[in-house]
Amino acid sequence: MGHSSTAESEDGVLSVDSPLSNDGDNFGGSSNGGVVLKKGPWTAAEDAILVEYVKKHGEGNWNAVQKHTGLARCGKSCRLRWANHLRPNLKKGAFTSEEERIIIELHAKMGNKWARMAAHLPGRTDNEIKNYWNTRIKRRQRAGLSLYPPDLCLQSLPENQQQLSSPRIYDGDKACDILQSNGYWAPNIMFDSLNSLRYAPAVPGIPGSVSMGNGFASPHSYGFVPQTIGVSGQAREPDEPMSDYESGGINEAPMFSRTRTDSCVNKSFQSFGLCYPYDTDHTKKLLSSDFNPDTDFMSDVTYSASEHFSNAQKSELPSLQYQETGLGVWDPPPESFDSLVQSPLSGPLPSHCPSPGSSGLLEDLIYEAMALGKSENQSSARATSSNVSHGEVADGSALRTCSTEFKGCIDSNSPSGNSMGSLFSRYTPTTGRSLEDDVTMHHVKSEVFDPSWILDDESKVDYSRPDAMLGSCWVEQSGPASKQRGSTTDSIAALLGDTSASASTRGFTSCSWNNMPPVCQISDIP
DNA sequence: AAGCTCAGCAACCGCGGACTA
DNA sequence: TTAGTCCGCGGTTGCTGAGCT
Repeated sequence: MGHSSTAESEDGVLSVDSPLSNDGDNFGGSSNGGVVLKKGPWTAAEDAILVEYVKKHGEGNWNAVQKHTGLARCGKSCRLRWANHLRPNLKKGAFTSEEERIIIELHAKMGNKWARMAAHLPGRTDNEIKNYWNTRIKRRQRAGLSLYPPDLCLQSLPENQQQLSSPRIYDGDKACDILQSNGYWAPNIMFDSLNSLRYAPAVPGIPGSVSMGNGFASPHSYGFVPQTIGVSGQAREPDEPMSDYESGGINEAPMFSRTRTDSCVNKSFQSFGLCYPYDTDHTKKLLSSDFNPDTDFMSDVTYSASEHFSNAQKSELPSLQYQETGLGVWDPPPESFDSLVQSPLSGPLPSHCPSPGSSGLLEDLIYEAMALGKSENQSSARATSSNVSHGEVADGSALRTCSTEFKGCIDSNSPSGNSMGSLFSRYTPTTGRSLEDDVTMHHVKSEVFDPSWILDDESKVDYSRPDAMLGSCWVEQSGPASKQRGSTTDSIAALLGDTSASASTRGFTSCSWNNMPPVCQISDIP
């Protein structure tokens, strides 16, 4: 169609003499060999020209398109148009639940590697995925929800620890490569000294408390929005498909511990905002040689409620709840969480356990909870303080003896003891039923954000009570409690908008305490 | 009905890696 | 080895339509 470079201003497209000019890039210019290149939306005629060209010459050599066809489009634009709209086998329409699930997993695994993610989603383009994700981010930010299902964050911890054994994490590879090496993000040096703590509780009766603390309180937690903490597997991602994994399944074990673990710190972190499990830039920093996991993570982490959104909005995976000074020091903001949570405990601590107060935001909470819980049930501490292995925990006998809800917060079955892979494996449909099916299969109660919680005096919390410990996210199959929060959850549902179901009916499902989490690797992901 | 807001999407832009001469 | 070119990727922008006031 012999496109004149001067006859393309119809259809609302940019005029050929648009001020948008060549930026010097061979692709991006508005002129090419004297031909003024067009910008803006493509017309059907242009599409036809491009399709015809590709049929004849195949993909690639995009700069030649203009030369061969006269199409007043730069090669870059042609490639984009072809890749995103014209190439065959493109899948149009909304993402399916399965696709959404995959995207979430892949993003947790890869970060913003849209093209690579697209490779896992036949018929989908990187642009589509990127747009989807960005939309999702916005939506979840507005809702004050985590970018990832809480499980993704929490359960990554063991994976992180596993990575520590890999030299690659220090070898200067790109963070994403490192992360991909085992299927998950994880700036995990912080866990270096914690490897042995995974099942050797820093606090008697609190297996994994330290790592859990890191998971939450360190920049590596990249957490979650607190309101979703503790709802792992229960709290429905408002804009995500319900899955076996997320629904947790009534009898699905791994969720429970996370639920309580999260719950322990949930409310204390509710104002912290979004955090993300993976941040390339920060990961690199964290991987730097001068990074001190002991100090940087545990002391300099800040939990700025005033910053999290800006961070999240700006960066790919904002994730970090700390701010970086010009000197590369992570400075706590004035509203550091330390101001909210006073170190509740005194007395000697395990040498390998960061002391409350100094590190320890999460630890503080744990300690406090521990102290309170301990007073109620000493056996809990004894039972869980045993140096149990992953498999041993499966026995659950000890855990079962621990009736205090506190135990759940620090249960070795907690997310910190759950692998990312297990999470993903649970995400991965194994039953064949749709994600939506799961919504109906489980009576669930959504986690909701209760702003008042964070304002509560810590002393008001009765840690001996599960509902106190868990706050709004305490699992409730049915009953008055679930109704209590109905209005809030409904409002959340309304906020989320994209769900057909009320938040009240989504997100939460009770989980067995003592079931053992399956452990598998993220490599399960296609 | 008009105006406003916002989510979703398409496209642009700049950067950087790969390749080649 | 270096410079030039091609191409892909990721971030960002701007348009459009739907929903709300």
